[in-house]
Amino acid sequence: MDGRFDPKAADRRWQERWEDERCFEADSTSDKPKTYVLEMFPYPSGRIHMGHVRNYTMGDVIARYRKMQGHEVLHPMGWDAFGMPAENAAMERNIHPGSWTRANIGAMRDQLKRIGFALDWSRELATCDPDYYGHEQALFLDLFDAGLVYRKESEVNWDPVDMTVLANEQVIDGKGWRSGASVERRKLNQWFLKITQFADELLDGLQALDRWPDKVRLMQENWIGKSTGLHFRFPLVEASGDINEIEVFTTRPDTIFGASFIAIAPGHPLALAAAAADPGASAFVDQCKAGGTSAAEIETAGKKGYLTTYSAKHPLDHDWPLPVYIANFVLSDYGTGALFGVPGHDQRDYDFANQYQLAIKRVVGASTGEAGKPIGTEAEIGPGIAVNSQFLDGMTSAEAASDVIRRAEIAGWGQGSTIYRLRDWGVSRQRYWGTPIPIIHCDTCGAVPVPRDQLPVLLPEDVSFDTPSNPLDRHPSWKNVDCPKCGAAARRETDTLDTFVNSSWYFIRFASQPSDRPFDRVEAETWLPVAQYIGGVEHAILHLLYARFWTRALKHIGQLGLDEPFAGLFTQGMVTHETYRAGDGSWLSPGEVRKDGDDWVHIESGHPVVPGRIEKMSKSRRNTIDPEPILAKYGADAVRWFMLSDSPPERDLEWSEGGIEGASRFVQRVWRLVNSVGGDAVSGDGNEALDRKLHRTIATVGEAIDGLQFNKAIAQLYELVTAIEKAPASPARDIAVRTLVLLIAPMAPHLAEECWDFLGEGGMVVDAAWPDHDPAKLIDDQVTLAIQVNGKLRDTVTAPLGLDQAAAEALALASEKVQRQLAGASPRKVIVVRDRLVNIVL
RNA sequence: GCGGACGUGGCGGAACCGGUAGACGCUGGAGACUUAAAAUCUUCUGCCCCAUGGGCGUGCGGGUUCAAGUCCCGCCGUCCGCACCA
Repeated sequence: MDGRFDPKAADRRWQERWEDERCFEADSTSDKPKTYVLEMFPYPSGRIHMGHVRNYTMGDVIARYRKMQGHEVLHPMGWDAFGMPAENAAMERNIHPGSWTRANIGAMRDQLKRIGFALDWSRELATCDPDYYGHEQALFLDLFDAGLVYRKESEVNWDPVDMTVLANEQVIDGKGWRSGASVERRKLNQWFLKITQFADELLDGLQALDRWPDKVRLMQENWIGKSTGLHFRFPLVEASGDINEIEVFTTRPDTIFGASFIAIAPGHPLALAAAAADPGASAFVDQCKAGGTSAAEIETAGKKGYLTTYSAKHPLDHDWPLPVYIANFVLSDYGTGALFGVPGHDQRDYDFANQYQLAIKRVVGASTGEAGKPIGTEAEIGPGIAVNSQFLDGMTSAEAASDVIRRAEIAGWGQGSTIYRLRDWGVSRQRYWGTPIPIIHCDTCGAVPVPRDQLPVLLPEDVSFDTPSNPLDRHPSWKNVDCPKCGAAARRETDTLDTFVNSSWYFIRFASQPSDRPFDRVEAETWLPVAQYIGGVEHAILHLLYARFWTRALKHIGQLGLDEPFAGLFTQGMVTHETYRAGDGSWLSPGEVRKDGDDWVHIESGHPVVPGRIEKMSKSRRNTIDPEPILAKYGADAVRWFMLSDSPPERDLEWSEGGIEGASRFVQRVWRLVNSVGGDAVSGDGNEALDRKLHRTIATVGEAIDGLQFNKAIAQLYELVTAIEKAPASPARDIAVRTLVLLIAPMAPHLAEECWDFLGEGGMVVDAAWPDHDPAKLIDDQVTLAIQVNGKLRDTVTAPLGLDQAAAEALALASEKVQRQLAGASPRKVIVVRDRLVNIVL
């Protein structure tokens, strides 16, 4: 055979064969060891982008490699298909979100198939299918029955123009991202999932996730934000209505005698009482509410307080009154929305005290001798020995803290407790394109679950998007139903579930999909937990925390016996590209510019172009490269190869023309090599060096794939190809070529099949076994010894393996270059590291 | 501010447990094949110098060691996450 490898024909041929022979359909009843490989499923935006290609290629390599190792592999794909872009498209183009979404899914499925991923398409699912969201409604009701779902009034970001709730991420500088209208804080009845009930479990569970990046575990730990300390109360000197005390939380009970003021949040009930009675307080509260919560605004606002007419009594000394301030830096939704200020040992309190001339008292010192030393220009935050603190004096901070907690509990003015930063998960969205919340509101019976036999609660098709606000709420008849309990006229919940609910259990449904229930426990547990989950680090908290919670909630209600859904997690880097700007500051796409010497010019106008930073491919920067034409030009394997080759997978990969060209060259090189097999093979002496290289490569490529170090695997394969090319024709060389085909198969599967077929091996590479390496062949009987003089390399010599100290020393001293360095002197000391080096010290 | 990661040629990056720094790829130079080009092959490619040799080199400054990209101390820089969290 001659000529070039034709990826277009080969890609098609093998993709069809794999599909016809159902190569990647996972058998839940198989006896083989089971491996579940999963990449985060995509939102069907309409087109696959390079980030998807990189993500799914990594997962595909693992899946194919495990399959070759004899595992039964589950590697599914589906669509995170609910969400706002579909509704936006509906509003802009007057098409139904469902038809827009399904068309996108169709297009993206074709694109994924074109890349030849080893996916089990028989298990494909889309979260917008009633067959999926109906089961989700059942699970929601199971959690509801277990008391893990509740309804509460809470503050939301309300866009008064679009008449909808916005997520925090959709509020930019206090304005709605689409409408540009100033976002209002509004109180709405919302459904919540009790994730806080699992806060401790979710925190402790992180310990066991040793195949997760430390970074992600740390982010989740911080997000959960566990603090232990003391909850206690300051009685008011004079009660305000029925408020007669202020409850605070502190992590430093040991500093209780350092208190100089009480600060309450602008939203605190006492602040509202003050505002009602005092115009000054009212104005201050309004001012705080108007101020934004962005970092910059907080920075510039500084610490401001308003001195109320109230004062509080210290719980350990009722003759010690403390002023009560309303302060802009106190968060109403953290702790109790009130705190006591200890300026000596908290920087924020110190700043506040300085501004309002409050006492700055030392209650912690390096030793008892420091009791009289004033606090300097900064608060002293660290632990030490309690001073100026009555019965606590002389104790360490830790001792003092537990002593205060003990006394508070005995005397009844406080109790030791733990608080979390984590909030319950608000899942209500005033949106159409989501899972309808299966609840019916009845005036007499309250919130009543939809009976199971009436699930799924389907989304109505006949909805209009010509005006903002929730189409479900506007629909003339959908929400009107009878109460399942009393039969009286009632109405459906018109909120839908947050899309993160959809992605909190899809990996379970992939593993098991009976039609009559969400999943079969036994079947699901044969696959779960996911052995290797791969996705972007942007989901480090939300999705990955919600999925962990959902899994534990299912365990809690006895539906699944699993603590953690994802045993291994890998967060891959982004695909980046240089950015370009025209003279007027507008962004230009890579296709619109051309390099002219060292400069860039706009092709059309010839104007100079300013190249900018290398950034994540994004529409707004116009630095995207569409995978489709690249696939058409170079074929799937070259694209896959490049996605894996240049950068370590956890780091960003810069797209480059040179990179894809290099990958394409490699594909052709392998094809030429395979075509050179056989012929006039010289029999006789096998190529020992090549054999060793081959076995070393089998070992290291396997290790590299196991460790998701694809770039290293690829470098080693390049080396092997070069070694084979240089080797004279021999049976050993032919074996090396055959083995090479197996080694590249996970990365370049179409090429591998084509080569396998050409070599007449029979069967397909997908069904072939991963080669074994012979440990004996990893060892060479010759080694290269480095010869150093005073730690500097002067020579290298070839020596037999295992040479002893004296012989190695003699060999080193025999070196002409060493003798020149010695210049007649004799070495003071000689250090020999067996089979590595000899260092002669003068 | 707090927490984390990182810093190696022209570029992306290798380097096990402290033991030959720069594997592999890209770019570039020279050559072969060709009427020519593409493709391919061979070969070189960290910097510097008084070049069969030598000096300097892993952000900067110190230290430990026979030996430091790797360990320790102190800086500088870049990126990411969280952010008035009581």
